[in-house]
Amino acid sequence: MNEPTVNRLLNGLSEDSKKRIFKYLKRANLPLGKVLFESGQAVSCVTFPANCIVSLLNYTVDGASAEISVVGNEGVVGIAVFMGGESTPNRAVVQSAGWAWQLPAQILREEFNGCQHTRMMLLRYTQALIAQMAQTAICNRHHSIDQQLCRWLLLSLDRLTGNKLTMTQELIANMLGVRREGVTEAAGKLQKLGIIHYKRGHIEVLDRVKLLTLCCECYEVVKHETDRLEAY
Amino acid sequence: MNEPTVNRLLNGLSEDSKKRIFKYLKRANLPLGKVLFESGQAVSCVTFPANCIVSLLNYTVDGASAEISVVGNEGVVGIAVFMGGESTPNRAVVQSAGWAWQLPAQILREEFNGCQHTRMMLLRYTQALIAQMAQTAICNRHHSIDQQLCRWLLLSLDRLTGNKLTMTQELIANMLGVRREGVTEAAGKLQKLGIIHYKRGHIEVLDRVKLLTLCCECYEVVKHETDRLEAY
DNA sequence: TTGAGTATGTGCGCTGGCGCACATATGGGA
DNA sequence: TCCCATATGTGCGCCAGCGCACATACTCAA
Repeated sequence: MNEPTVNRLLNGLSEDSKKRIFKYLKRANLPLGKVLFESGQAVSCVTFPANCIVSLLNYTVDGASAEISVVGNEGVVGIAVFMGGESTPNRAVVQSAGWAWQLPAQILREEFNGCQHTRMMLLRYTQALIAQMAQTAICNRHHSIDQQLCRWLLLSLDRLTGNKLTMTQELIANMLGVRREGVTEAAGKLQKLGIIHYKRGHIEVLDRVKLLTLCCECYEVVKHETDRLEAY
Repeated sequence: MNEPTVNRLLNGLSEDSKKRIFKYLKRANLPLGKVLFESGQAVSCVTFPANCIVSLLNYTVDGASAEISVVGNEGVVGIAVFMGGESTPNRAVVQSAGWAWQLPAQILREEFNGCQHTRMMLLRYTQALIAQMAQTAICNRHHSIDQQLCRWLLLSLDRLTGNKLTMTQELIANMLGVRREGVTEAAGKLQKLGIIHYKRGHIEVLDRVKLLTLCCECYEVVKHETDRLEAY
């Protein structure tokens, strides 16, 4: 599928909006680790993931990091463009390689201001994103690495086709804001239970159901908020 | 001061907006601990704090909590009303008693859709709120209770007149999502250093400058985002 | 085929924060 | 005035996660 509508947010726009916007869309291949924007940097274009996943990360002054939310084909990266802040104090990094549609910030901004339906769609998505951030905050505080790894795997899986992801433990550790060794240990447990198969940067989820039972509720809460977007 | 304009967000609206909205505003006294809305509950009216502080809290299934952001007279409680979600998966609790202006959800929604300037103001505020949530998430992950207590005190202080707050250690612990004993210990250190004076539910901040030096950067980051709201 | 670079496994000792069990202090109401 | 609910202080033992130091194991390119 090579249509802009592979992104569900784009797909949900009115026909009028699509007519105005789609001609400005550019396809972009996004390799693993690509930084879409830096913390504090002005955002010149927004990104609508097709089959890739983008993480929004915050950093402390001494370099520690944590993922505050994750964006797949249900959403858009660069909400600051229409929220009016110009920039955000976080970094957007490609967590799973793939491609996406990109749109000049100005085009989206105009459509946002000019079309109530588009605005509604974007704000509803933003609301879900906020819910995800809030849940991530509490998950950070109260849940174990084991649980958080499960949450992270499930959230990633939902945004991919298939059950395989390309991702080193080192990178997962950065996302969760924990030590790499902690991820090794947690992943080892899951592997021993036959839930995942791990191999040098490639994870295959073998038993999604068991994964769910080991996960904290945070995944369900976030998923519920994301699913609400479909029911419009 | 008894004008709606004590709330800086209301104050920043256009004269036209004020004319349309202000007649619907109702003054409400908000006692400590008052719950403005529950997690998942529809929000029937929005609250513009005057001299009170409202915390947005998330909970885990087993009752553990964490504050994800705090709202004073720079903002509004109930963004779901214009973000389109109807409800949010978090609870809003009065953290510092005082009064606020309340407005029926429908009135704000209409103004949001009908007036671009109002919309811009509300979205810019929401953007700052998002930044605060993101910073809280990473502070939860990486910083000590000592540091977080300093951040919390400073954020509260900025939203109050004077340097005294009425707040038990138990409640602070709920906000930070830590044990009450942990707060006792952290507060004890600050007291010993002569930075605060503690007395059964009343805290007086004696040395704001020293408090800043003990705090993590998270306070400054959040403050910076909030301050940007003034420069319009 | 081999070596270098990268990814993962493992074993320490350390510490912050937890859960629990109390001791004490305080202040408002009967 | 006294009492009791509430707030705070303190001392355990415990453990998840950290920082560090390595020992492998895999993969790709020369």
